[in-house]
Amino acid sequence: VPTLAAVPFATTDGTPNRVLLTDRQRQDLVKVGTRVDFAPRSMVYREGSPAQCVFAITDGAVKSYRDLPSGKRTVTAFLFAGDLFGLAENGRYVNSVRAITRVTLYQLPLEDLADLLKHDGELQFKFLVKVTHELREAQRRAVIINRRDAAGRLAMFIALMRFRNPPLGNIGDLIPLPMTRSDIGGFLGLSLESVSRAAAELTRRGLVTFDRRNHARVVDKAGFHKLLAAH
Amino acid sequence: VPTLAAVPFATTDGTPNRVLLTDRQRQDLVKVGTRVDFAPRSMVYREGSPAQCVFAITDGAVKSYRDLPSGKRTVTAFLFAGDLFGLAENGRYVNSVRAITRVTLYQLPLEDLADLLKHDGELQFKFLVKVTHELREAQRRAVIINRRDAAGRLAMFIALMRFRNPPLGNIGDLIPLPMTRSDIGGFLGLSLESVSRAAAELTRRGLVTFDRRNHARVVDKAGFHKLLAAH
DNA sequence: CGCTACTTTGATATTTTTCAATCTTGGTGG
DNA sequence: CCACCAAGATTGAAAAATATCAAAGTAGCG
Repeated sequence: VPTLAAVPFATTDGTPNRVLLTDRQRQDLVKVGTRVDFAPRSMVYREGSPAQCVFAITDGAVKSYRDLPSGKRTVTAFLFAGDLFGLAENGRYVNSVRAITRVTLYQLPLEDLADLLKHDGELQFKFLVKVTHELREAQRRAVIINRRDAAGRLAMFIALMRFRNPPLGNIGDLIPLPMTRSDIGGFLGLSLESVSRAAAELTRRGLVTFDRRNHARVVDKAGFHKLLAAH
Repeated sequence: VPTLAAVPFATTDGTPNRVLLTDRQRQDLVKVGTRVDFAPRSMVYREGSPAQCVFAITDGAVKSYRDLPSGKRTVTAFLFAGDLFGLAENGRYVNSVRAITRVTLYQLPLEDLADLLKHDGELQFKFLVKVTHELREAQRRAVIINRRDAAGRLAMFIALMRFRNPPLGNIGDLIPLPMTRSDIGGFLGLSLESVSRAAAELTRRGLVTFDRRNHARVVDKAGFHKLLAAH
């Protein structure tokens, strides 16, 4: 069942981090789209290839990245359930997308989706809200990267993942980090070694522990938030 | 007259970097909005203030930024004619926006605009294309910041400004850089001194000259593009 | 003409990158 | 069930780059 996660433009009561689609809208999307599953590490599409579909994530995580001539890799985003990707530029995808975990996607043919959106102003407005949300998310990343200290950047990254990844509400503050250190480095503008050292520093300072490498747990909340704010 | 600059989703012939609005759509926007002028350096709005309007730039340049507890400043975007800003989060602006040059804006009350968009699917689609364009632009910035070398970053920034800033087509390859070195640093994740040194290095290597500090001119195109690609 | 904001340049300190070697973990197959 | 393998992670030491601090220079504007 496709959903769209986003903070809306206008003020709302409560804490609505999700743009709930109406049943009707969900049905319309299901009618237009196809459900597809991808195994971990499999490519969804490559940068520069002709863009035919937009994708909505139902479950799992993917990374969106770009390879550079030097062999380096920039990770433009980590995307989770409720996220949208594949909005092309001039008929081609601008990033490559690869599954991190097993993912379930709704694959929406661009033309059909465009028709649907143009005829359902309310639905299209929700897409507009969603893309705007992703734009703010990209800006947030830029703020993170402007930090000089690797430990601070990683802390902000962990804080970001705290709210993005799972369907809202982690069990016991355990924050899944399904991506590799190298991916995190590509996202934070750090080498993978620096990410590793930053993780070690957070541990040494007693702020965060890492279980099985792919899960973070904030142990000292006060100290952690102090580090977040020290920017 | 409000316009929206963006590269569309689908393939198109020619080089269409602008989402042309129909006369009718422009009229509708003009009807809903108000034309306002801002002097250089004046604030359009501040981060955290209640968001009532979306803004479309008709002429001039603004910077969107966020101040950090440490006193540092992250510039999230430089925006020019054809750009859109002020899309709020939960009723509040997420960035501060200040005029760099004298700017002319169309100020569109959020509610009225939302109504208009929901009733004109084609117009809303153009807004969707535009916001998507800005998202890609933010990602492009992330790619720039992942470069290690300051000179390379500045070169990529200049290349970016080459296509963004003026109404497409610079006179004699003269690229206006109306923002300060400090602003550029805030955008590139560099100190203002590093920006200054990077500019000096580009000059020393015979790639770029800077006229009156706020204009760049690429003198050695081959060398310049080689530097751009060396990443 | 002088102020103010912005920029340049220099020397030092801090930080990260890089290169290299070793270690860990999860999965595979005998 | 265990040993092995390969991808990913950690740690160390040296090199490279930027940040920082400080002082002097420049340009635009009233």
